[in-house]
Amino acid sequence: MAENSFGGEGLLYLTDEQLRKGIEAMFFAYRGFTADPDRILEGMDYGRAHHRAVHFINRSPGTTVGNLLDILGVTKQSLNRVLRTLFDGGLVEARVGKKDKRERHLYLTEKGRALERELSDAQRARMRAAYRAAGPQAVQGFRTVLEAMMDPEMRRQFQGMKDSGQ
Amino acid sequence: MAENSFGGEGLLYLTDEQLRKGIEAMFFAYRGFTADPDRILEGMDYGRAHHRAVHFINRSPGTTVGNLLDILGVTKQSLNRVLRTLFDGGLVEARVGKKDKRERHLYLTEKGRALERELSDAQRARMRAAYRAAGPQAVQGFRTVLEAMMDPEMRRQFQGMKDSGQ
DNA sequence: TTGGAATGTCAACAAGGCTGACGTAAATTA
DNA sequence: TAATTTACGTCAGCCTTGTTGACATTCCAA
Repeated sequence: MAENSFGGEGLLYLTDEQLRKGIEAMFFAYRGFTADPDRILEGMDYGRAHHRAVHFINRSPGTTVGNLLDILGVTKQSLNRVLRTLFDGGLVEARVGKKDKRERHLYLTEKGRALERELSDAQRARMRAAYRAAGPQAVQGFRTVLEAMMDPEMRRQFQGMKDSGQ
Repeated sequence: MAENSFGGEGLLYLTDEQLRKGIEAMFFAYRGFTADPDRILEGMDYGRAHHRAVHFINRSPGTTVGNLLDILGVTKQSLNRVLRTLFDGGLVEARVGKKDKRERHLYLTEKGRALERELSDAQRARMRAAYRAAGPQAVQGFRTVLEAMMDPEMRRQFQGMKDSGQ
């Protein structure tokens, strides 16, 4: 797909300067990406880490603590602190596994779903606006590049979650 | 550009499900984006915050502390802690402004440039690989969507820096 | 029955954000 | 000229979210 000679338009997009622009675009865009949920969360007893946990529990109800550890890429101690406050706040509940009783399956409560909705509505609104402004072609490219930027393991995680959860 | 009816291919890319995929792609890709510099920095006395400062000083030599505050979006206390260690480590130097003596203009030393090069080489390598794999069309779309995702102020910052620095 | 897996937890620490308060020099303005 | 504002630095303390290390429990599986 990336045919070309050189000179004309060629590999212009691979110059150091263009790559630097891409790097900075990532930096600034990520700020926007997290800005709305952060705003909603400030003042609440939760933060970005809780948002992430709630997000992935919502998208894969019944997921286990171990699964979540793999996806979030943090230590169990760190995740545990987050989960504990979510339990205490009544946003998440854990059910002992039927098959394997060592596992804890995680579910959002109604309250948890409400917060998740609030956060993801805000985040989706920004994403939707960006998608709409950019158009379907651009969106396709956006997704392609992001996927190519992931670590292979993360890419597998991501692709594995393609359609539904679990 | 974003013409369409509905049904066929239509606005598929604006469904909540597609938007959620975009959100998760952002999340996982950003991890990859920061992974290489983070790896290089671990063990050194510097972290991600130092990387950011060094990056923007490199791209705009002579930039002032105030400029950097705007771009990085942190408090002066936070930035100051970072700059102090960069001064101490001999990576950055500050020169009193010629016109306005209240301002400090920031420059990388040779040592600072060396670290910057090491970090940005790694980050660019990943970006280059992703760009190459995705192709120029996709790269165009990637940049378009990212730009649309920024806060307006940040977008101005970003576009203002389009070509050179300062 | 025994080793390893899945989970929880205590303690201590580090990075990198934040607020508030205060100080100083230099520019600007009344 | 005097007062105010700007640009910057700094001290102190706090919060969130990440880390390591150590240890306990429960349960699956060979």
